[in-house]
Amino acid sequence: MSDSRSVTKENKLNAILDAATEILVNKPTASMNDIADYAGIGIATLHRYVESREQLFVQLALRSIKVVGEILSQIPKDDEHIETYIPTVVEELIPYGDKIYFLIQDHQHFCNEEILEAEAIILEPIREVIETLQQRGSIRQDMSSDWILNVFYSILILTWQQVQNGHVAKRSAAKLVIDTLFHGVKATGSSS
Amino acid sequence: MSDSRSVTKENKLNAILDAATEILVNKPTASMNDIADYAGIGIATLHRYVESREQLFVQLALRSIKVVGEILSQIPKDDEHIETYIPTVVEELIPYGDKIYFLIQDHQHFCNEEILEAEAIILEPIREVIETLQQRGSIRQDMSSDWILNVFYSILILTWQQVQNGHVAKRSAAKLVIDTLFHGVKATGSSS
DNA sequence: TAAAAATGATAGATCATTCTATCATATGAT
DNA sequence: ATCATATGATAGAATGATCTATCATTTTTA
Repeated sequence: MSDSRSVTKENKLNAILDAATEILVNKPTASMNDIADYAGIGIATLHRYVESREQLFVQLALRSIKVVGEILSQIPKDDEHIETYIPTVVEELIPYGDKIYFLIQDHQHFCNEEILEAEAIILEPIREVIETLQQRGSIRQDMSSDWILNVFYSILILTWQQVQNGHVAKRSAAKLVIDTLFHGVKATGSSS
Repeated sequence: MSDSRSVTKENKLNAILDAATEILVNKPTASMNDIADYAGIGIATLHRYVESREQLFVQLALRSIKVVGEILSQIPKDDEHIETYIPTVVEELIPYGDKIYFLIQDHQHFCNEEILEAEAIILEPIREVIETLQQRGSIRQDMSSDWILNVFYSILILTWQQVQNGHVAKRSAAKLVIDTLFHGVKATGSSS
């Protein structure tokens, strides 16, 4: 009883968060009223599910981070798969761009400690793989793993944005990210 | 008389815009009062120089864009220099990061048409150079010039940010941008 | 069906911010 | 010294947003 009730409550909360995500993608300045309207509920009900605007954003961020974390945890990192780890990460993450990228868009709302820490935790395994690949010699060692991670992240976000805009096709996005990140834009065989 | 007066007025306006830039870098949510305080003037005077908050941001953006435009216009684009054009652009632009990069930070305030258009105008010559280099065969032709321009821009912004954070040394920043953009992060000589 | 819980609409308290108005003071030119 | 102009401090109007409280209505549960 209290179980089934809390389950449906959680479902409804998720529906609200979904709606909030959707409208915030298109209108980052959407007010609580806008969000409630878009979710098809009253403002009062919105506040029954969400303590405050700030908490709403924290929940949105943490939920996105959780999704990413779950995706990442399912990608094998053992020796056999490590060379394809990053391409696989991109391939798996691209489809979720519309639900994630807007979170990073505005620095305004997402400088919360809780969020930044969670983000760092998410990115850490990727950084470790980068370091391993550096030691293996398949990624350059004359750049810090932090830098490479940041470049990777930047290109990924750019790609999400471009897919959103319709400037890049979703199915070619992953390849583009990896190709750009690994090989750069210089023509092959040309001298510097 | 009216000349010298308007000159000093313009100087004062510039000083105010400088102060606004500085505080907004550290605190993107700074209120008009914060900005006036930081500039060492009263809020009333601030409004005597600036019509509204929105106009302040427009002026900040247009001024930054103007600075960038002037820098770019002094970099030669002829055949002789075209291969070094992009490196030179980076080299020249890096020092101005602290005055520019925060403008792109928050999409919130800078989706103004006037600003986006001006930004596009600034970037256009760079895109043209990219296209020329593609035709010359020194930049890959299997990626659109738009994509390459966006990657370039993203990495540049990332670098400004990293310099700001102290994670990247200012003097090595330009080289890092170019190296990453052109060659990617894959170790040289390794097979895919 | 009857009780309990959830919802929506509304009004409004609270708060922050932008911008204006006013006036006393300071600065600067002649 | 005098007059015009610029400035700062302050108060406050106007606006917009968040969040709460209330109550009638709907939905769910037993």
